[in-house]
Amino acid sequence: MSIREEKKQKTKQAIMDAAITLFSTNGFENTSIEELAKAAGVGKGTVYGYFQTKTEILHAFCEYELDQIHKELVKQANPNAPILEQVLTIYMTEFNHVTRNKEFGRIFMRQTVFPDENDAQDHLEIDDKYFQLLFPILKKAQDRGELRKNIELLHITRHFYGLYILIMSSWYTGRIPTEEVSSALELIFRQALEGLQPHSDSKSK
Amino acid sequence: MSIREEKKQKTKQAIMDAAITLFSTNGFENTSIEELAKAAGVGKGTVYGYFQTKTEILHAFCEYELDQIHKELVKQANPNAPILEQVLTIYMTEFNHVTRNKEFGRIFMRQTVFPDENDAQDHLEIDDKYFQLLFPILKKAQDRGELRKNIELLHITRHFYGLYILIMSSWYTGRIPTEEVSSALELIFRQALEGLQPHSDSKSK
DNA sequence: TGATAATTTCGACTGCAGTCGAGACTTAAA
DNA sequence: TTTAAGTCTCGACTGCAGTCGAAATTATCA
Repeated sequence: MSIREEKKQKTKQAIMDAAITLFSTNGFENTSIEELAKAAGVGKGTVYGYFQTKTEILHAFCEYELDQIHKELVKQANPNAPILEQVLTIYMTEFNHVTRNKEFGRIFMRQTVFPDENDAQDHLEIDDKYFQLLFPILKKAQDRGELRKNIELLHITRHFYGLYILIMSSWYTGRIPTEEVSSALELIFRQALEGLQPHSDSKSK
Repeated sequence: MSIREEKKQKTKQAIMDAAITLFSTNGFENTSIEELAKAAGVGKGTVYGYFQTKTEILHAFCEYELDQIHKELVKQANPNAPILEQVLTIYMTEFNHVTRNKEFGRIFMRQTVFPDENDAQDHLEIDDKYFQLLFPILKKAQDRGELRKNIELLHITRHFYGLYILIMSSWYTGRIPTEEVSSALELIFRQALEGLQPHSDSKSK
């Protein structure tokens, strides 16, 4: 690797590291780019050579975090557990990660759900990753007869996602305390499922 | 009314009017407070005498708009229509209003769902108004047997609200085009209802 | 190795949200 | 009508996100 590329690598990492530290310690809004630049040992303009906007720095870390979460999920997943259990596990794992840095999670959710015009594109990718995780799980559940066959999987993922956003929103606005998030999510997913699973009196399994 | 109060009234209205015009014409982000102040014929500082932040100006108009929407809804409501129809009417009316000023609606939704720490309180009121509108409708539907009796009304309102947020988000991020919002909403509400209404083979009405 | 081209770095600069205190206007009381 | 207290108005000022072009660093090739 050339000197140039090596330096770039290092600089970018230094900026990322500084960002993670400062955002976590002082919050996103309370961290100025100038401050961040100084902490990373570079000039302000340099930061903008690596990231186009302040939120983009957040996104970079978000993507990394989400990757971690997804990897973890894929590992610990139990593809034969009831669908409710699996879906709950997925979202609660995500929630627990977000919990560790509330500030961070709020901005991430906000940008994902109602992004600025400029960076609306970024998030389509993230969503893709989410759908790709959920699809096989739902497919299996459908095969097992836990979910109706006459509903598109995409609509089911959306349904769950919508309810997750709702609960997150309630949490961020203080309507649901942290310790009740799990039960609230379970309750509303259960509600959703009663409609998603086939109506039949022959509840075999 | 004293001269002073009269003046204040007028000034506030002038700011509001200028805001509505400029935000609608040039968008929220592209309108500076200085510009707004000039259009209203006052100094910059004066604007901040009436509103604490730029978003608060938006909120003032939002509240007004929502009031209009709610009044309209209460009038045109048909309390005996099927629950799906009623709920769809409510949200589509809201959506249509938002459509008229997309910019505006996006920021409103965003602030409502994932607000800044500072103005998290504001929105609890708005939500209350929403719940008070939905409650009697759902209660009636429950009495008619269209909704299960063993689910708290609050959870039902939340369920619908979550799905509405999801659809709005999909619209804002361009995943659902305007002309499909109505059918997407209907589809997902139908999904939700199949679980919300009692399971029974005696589908009388 | 030296000279030129390509890339990267930097901080002074622009534009805007929000603050603040000096001064203008309004009210109340004599 | 005068004056003192209370209230409102204003724009200069602060702080920060993001831009830009001049200077420094690295690559390329004779």
